[in-house]
Amino acid sequence: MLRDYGSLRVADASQHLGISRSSAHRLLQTLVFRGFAVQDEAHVYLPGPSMDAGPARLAWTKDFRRLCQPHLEVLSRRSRESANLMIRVGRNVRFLVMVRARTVDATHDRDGVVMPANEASGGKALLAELPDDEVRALFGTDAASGLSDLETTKLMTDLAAVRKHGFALNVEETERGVAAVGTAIHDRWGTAVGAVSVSTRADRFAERLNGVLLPLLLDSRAQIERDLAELDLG
Amino acid sequence: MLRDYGSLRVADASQHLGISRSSAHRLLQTLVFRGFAVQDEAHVYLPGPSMDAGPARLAWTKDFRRLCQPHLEVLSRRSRESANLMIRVGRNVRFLVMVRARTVDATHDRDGVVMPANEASGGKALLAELPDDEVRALFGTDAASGLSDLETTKLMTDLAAVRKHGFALNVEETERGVAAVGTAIHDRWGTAVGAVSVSTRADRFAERLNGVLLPLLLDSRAQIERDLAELDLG
DNA sequence: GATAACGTTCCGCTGTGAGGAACACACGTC
DNA sequence: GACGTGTGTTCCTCACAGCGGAACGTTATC
Repeated sequence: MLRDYGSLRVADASQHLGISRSSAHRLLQTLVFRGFAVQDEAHVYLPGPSMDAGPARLAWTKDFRRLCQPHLEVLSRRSRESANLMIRVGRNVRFLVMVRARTVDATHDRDGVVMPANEASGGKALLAELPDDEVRALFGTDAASGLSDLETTKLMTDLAAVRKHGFALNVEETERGVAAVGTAIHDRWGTAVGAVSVSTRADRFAERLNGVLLPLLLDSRAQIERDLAELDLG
Repeated sequence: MLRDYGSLRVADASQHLGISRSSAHRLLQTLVFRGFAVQDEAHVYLPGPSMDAGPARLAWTKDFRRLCQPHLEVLSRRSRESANLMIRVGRNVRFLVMVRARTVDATHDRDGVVMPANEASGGKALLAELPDDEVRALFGTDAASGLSDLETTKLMTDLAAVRKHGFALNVEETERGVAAVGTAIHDRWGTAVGAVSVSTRADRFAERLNGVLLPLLLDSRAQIERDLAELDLG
């Protein structure tokens, strides 16, 4: 219904499906958690980023994921934070793996989630690999979901900084209280195929970034790129 | 997983999710039923048409559906067959309403399903509204899921017939033992906004088409178009 | 022809998800 | 301000949907 009607309220869903409002509410909340829905300020449910994402017709993702998984586990253990692997599909990034820091809370549950590429750290790292005009074309105001002028200029300055430093940041852009550093992974020919990122609580992010997180992240990237060059998925 | 990895076997799914093979099998079968997966000849699960379909950012679908629903119910009752309402989104059609003939079996369950537009009767009716070269562009072999040369020529001859007669047929193209007639619905300015179709068992299709189904279908279409012109959703 | 790995079917037990009840909040109306 | 009606949300309990073990069919490998 969300996909076909565009917007939905709890009462609508419960009526059309013939279920109670409490059930409709729970189901819609699950959709929000999984990224298939978002709620606007008036509690109305709208299609979320996961809904935009068609199948990634890229045969190598399965092997890519398997190759990276152990490196992410190492990265997560050493940094004591969460490590993520993602690829870009259009204007979104798709998380192939999420290794959570505390294995207690949600295991490798939420992998597969989709986020706007311009918000996630790894997404920015991947967008920075494209020339400016291509990025503009991607996020152009063609569809309803285009970026505002303000957002586009912010994105472009962000990307310039990423190209300069070699890594991208995300401080509470995707989720309150969560910050992340990400960097692109290249194959043997130098083209970006995906990105790694480390995400952590925003309050301890600044103090740990340069000393701990960044070195570990870049090392991880180097390790992955070495394996990738040897294996030759092509 | 299907979305991110492209293909999947029961054993893979059960392993990655940590569930039994029987559960994985059941879940995948549900995905097939809902159109999110299809199985190839080697039992491997691949992304289905529903996976290609992003949100229809068309605000009027909700009202369109509400406007058409009663007409479909009349059509279904008179013909004693199933009546369907669909819109085209890219190379797919999306069923907004499916009024089943026998109210006993699955009520208005399966609405929302997505099918290739070139196979469904209503889909052909909608494609026939486009000029030939635009259809070719839509189904061009750009992505992996392009049509074969044989399929394209079949489609083009089908569409020529549709333009000549004003309605489209689908005899066991989408589902074994099921046939359907469909026709496009136009707004007051003459542009096609959706399609109605009546589907029935293939064995009794030929004998009922000209005498019963087609008149009822065309009458239904006329009724809907009258309401549509009055209401002015624009 | 033996073994293994796979997809599929069946069925009984149990954990999950449905939904009623109650609450919080935002509106209109008198 | 009290009342009514429409919302979204939380909580708790009981029934039944869905899990998985067992068994079967098929294909591939040795």
